[in-house]
Amino acid sequence: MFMSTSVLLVYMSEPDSQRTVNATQTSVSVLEALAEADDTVGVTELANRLSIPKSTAYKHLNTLYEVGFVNKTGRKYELGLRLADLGERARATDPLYRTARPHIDQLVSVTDQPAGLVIEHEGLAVDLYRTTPARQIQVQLPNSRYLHCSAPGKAILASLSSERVMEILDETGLPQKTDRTLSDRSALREKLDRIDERGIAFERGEQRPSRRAVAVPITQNGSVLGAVYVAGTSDRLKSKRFEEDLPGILISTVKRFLPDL
Amino acid sequence: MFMSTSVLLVYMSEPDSQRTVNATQTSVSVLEALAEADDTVGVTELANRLSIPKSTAYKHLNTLYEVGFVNKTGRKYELGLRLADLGERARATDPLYRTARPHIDQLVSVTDQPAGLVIEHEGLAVDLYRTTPARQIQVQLPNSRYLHCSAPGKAILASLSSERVMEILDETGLPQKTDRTLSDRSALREKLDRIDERGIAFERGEQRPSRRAVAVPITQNGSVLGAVYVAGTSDRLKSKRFEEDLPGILISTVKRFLPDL
DNA sequence: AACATTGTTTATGTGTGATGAACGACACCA
DNA sequence: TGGTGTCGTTCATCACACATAAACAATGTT
Repeated sequence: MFMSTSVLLVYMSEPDSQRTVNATQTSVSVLEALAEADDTVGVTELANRLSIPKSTAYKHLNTLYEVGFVNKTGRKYELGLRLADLGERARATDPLYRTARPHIDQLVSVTDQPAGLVIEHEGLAVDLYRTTPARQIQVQLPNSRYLHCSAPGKAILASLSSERVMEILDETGLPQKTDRTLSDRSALREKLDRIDERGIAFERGEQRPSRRAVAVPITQNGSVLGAVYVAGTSDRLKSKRFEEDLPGILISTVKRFLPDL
Repeated sequence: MFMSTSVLLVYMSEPDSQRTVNATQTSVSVLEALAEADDTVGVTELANRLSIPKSTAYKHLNTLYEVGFVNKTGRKYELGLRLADLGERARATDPLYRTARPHIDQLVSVTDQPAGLVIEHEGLAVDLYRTTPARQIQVQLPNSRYLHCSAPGKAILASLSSERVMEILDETGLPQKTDRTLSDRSALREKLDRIDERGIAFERGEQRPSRRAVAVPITQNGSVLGAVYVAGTSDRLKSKRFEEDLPGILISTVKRFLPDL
């Protein structure tokens, strides 16, 4: 007849609360929420998304604002440019970024399409580098962080062991971003096997309705380091160009810089 | 007879300790310390630099590691690649970055030298974008965050009001990075005036002995948005090329994209 | 002008971050 | 092999600062 009125908050899933700073984690989750948002967000909206009190959200946003990690225009927040600085420094020494980057730039000028480099971190995608053709006007929307619904994500998943893939899916789940998203595990597994055979992953409106992409994994003696992709709208990426030309270009691009790693 | 035995901790210098999260601030300062370090650092070393206990440094590093904000190789830490992801997203919508970037890329291919885009935030430099020639082998060392000792920093300072410059110098000081660093205010002020006249700032070993750079401010109806720079070693950047050619190229580059802002 | 919705501030207790000291893991050298 | 120094990790403790709800102010909306 009870369990009283209060809910039993079981924080026990994270046993090492002794070795981590909780406040920092929530600040980071604030940043992540801002990163996922396609637009600027206010205090209340962000608090709702994270299921934390308004006052908490406010305090963290304010703190992050003062250090330049978030930007405030009026009463709306977005990621701050200090992060771009830190990001530049972070990848400056990364060997994969350093060798792959010029080839990705070349890829962009050859295909006249946005392209980028993605790696995996704890089951989620990390955009290491992204770029667009110079005259591209529209804003390039960021990749979803879920691996199962993007071309580079699937390319990476396909190069991992089945066990690791299951682990990742257990952790992250398979959110259905669009009606084309593969949210069934066995269907995904089958796709991944085909990707692994060909060495090419396609994305057809699986994370955004009108977006398409092609990606190839970067593998070095058995393990996958990341994936290179070319993206675009479905009206520009179709038929032979999408199915054959871009895959060929991508494969040869990766083949070209792989020895340098 | 009282105020008891305890010390009155006067945190009052930061009056808004009610509106900010202390733990987040220290986590951020950990990131900043890692950013400033030219190499990977261990727990003890970082604790010393920040004058905080080892155990505190450990806990923050561990927290930041678990969220991918720092990287751990053995027992050494450095900035993590998640920051590159967030940085990409942060600047993706920034108008200055979006318009300036292709021109900076072109600048690199024309000059065959590293180049970048810097903005100012709370009196310190923020590297919004940096890039190097494709075949460049050596790692590009990051700019100092202090404005007074770098070409882009001085270009920005020169475009600010004297009062604002004084404010900044009061906050940040004028650390002497090398023996050529201008650490005297009046000498700096004089330099800034000359920079403002010509619209060009030079850097001759003021933040690193062998480094040189040229920078021009990006100004729009009176206010400065940032600065574009070209950098290199003193043996490659000298005489006419350094004194005249690069300045000319930089000025025309900025002039070219300024109307687009 | 009444209302709804947002951001900001305040007051409170309790969890937790900061801390120093103890512990363990290594490396180096005698 | 044992000794010494240095490092990272864990532990125990306590003040206090984070998280929270609720009140307040500032918006925007009807």
